[in-house]
Parts: sequence; structure tokens; C-alpha cells
Amino acid sequence: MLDQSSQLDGIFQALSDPTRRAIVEQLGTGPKSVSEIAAPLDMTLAAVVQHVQLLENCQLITTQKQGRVRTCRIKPETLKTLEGWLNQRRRQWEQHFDRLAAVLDEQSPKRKKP
Amino acid sequence: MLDQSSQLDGIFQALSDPTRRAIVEQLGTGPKSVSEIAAPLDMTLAAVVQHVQLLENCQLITTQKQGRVRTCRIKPETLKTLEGWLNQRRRQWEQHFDRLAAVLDEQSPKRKKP
DNA sequence: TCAATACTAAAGTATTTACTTGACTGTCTA
DNA sequence: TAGACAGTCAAGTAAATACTTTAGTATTGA
Repeated sequence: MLDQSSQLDGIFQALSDPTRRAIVEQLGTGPKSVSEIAAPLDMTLAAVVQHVQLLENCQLITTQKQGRVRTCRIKPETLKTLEGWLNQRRRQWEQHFDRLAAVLDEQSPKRKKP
Repeated sequence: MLDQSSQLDGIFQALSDPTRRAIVEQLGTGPKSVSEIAAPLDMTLAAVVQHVQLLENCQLITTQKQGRVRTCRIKPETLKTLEGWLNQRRRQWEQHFDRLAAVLDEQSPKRKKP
């Protein structure tokens, strides 16, 4: 069982690689087989498989095998974890800026005499 | 000049480390000096400085030095880049799911005879 | 002015990462 | 049933990462 923080480690780590972001972007338009994913990428199939496994480990995608073909699809729920963290940050610094604004407002009358 | 993709590389990479996320979270409540940032972290100051430099390089924070103290603050604009990418993804797969739903709707009359 | 403070810079190290190659295993299909 | 096809596994490698230690340099306050 992964805690929130190590889940975020994995997600951010996964998305820090342009190849893996490209894969996620590709899958945004629908499910694809590993070879379809590999086609536009300039590396061996084995390398692509490793990226796919990493993306599956951190739950950014799911895969299933039918015969000899493994089909990959994105798992939108996991991106929600990312959105959650980001929203927290935004709330946090918006609050901070509100507080800063309030302080500046309080100070503004004194600004008459610097 | 950094393109969008390598900027994202840097941002995701930076945030994949729990220490650096902790720093960003700390700065969410207001500016802090390097030593203040280091205080709750279980590592040498030198290590913290390296994390701070990395965060500054990818623009997640800005810093400025007054005397011997370097003050760090988050730079919210940069997190917007992240939000942008995430929103694109969401739009992409929502569109995909819409299309999928449409296809299923079209197919549903035919479902009478499978 | 002198010692403490707040970093900074450089070098070294163990670990992780992003690949590669090559050999192999199932699954189709002609 | 013999290839070709889609993917898998294992091992090796070069580069990057997250630290450490050590030795500095400016600032500041008593």
C-alpha cells in the first residue's frame, strides 16, 4: 500500500520523462498496443516496454493482454491525484496572497508618510 | 530559452523528490530563508542548498539575497505550466470518453441483435 | 575586531535511470 | 506446421541524481 507522498513521487517521476509524457499524450486519444506506441518513438521496443511498465506501476495507465497483443489505456483517476496536490498548492498560496494583500491594505494608510 | 517540453521535464523532475515538494509546500505559507527551509529537513544545509538551486533553475521558486541571508519564495506562474499540461490531458480524454459514449450510443440500437 | 552565522563551492560516492543487445516465449496466419 | 509477429527477460553500460564531507567567503552582532 502506497502513501500519498510516494504515489506522488512515482507520478511526478514518471511524467518527468518526455518519452513517457508522449505515451500518455498518445493514449489520450484512445487505447493503443505497445507496438503502436513504439512506432513513432526513436528507440527499441524493449525500451518502450520498460516505459510502459513504469507507467503501469505508478498507475498512470492500465494494460491487458489479448493473445500476443498488450493494449494500453490511460487511467484518468491517477492524474486526479496530481490535480489534488496542485489544487492544494494553489489554495495555499492564494490564501497567502490574500493575507499579503490584507497586510498591504492595512499598511496603505501609513503609506501617506513613508 | 527553454521549450515547453523541457520546461515540463524540469518541473516534473523537481517535484518528483519528496524533499523538494516539502520545500514548495513550506514556501506555500510564505517566504523563508535557506536555513529556515533546512531546519525541519533531515540533511545537511549543503544538500538543501542544492535542492533550492534546482527549484530555482526550473523556476518553481525565486530567491534573492540580502546580506548573508537568501530568501526563497514560490513562483506560482510556473505551477500554471503544470496545470496547463494537466488540463490539456483532461480535455483530451474527456473528449475521448465523449466520443466513446457517442459510439456506444450509436451502437446501442444494434445491441438488440448481437 | 573577532567569533558566530549564513550560506557557497568543489569533489567524491552510492544508487538510480534510460537506454542497449541478444536470446527467448507464446500466438497468429499463410 | 513453419515462419513472422508481439512482446518479454536478463544483463550490461553510460550518465544523472541525491546526497556527503571539507574548506572556504561574506556579514553581522557583541
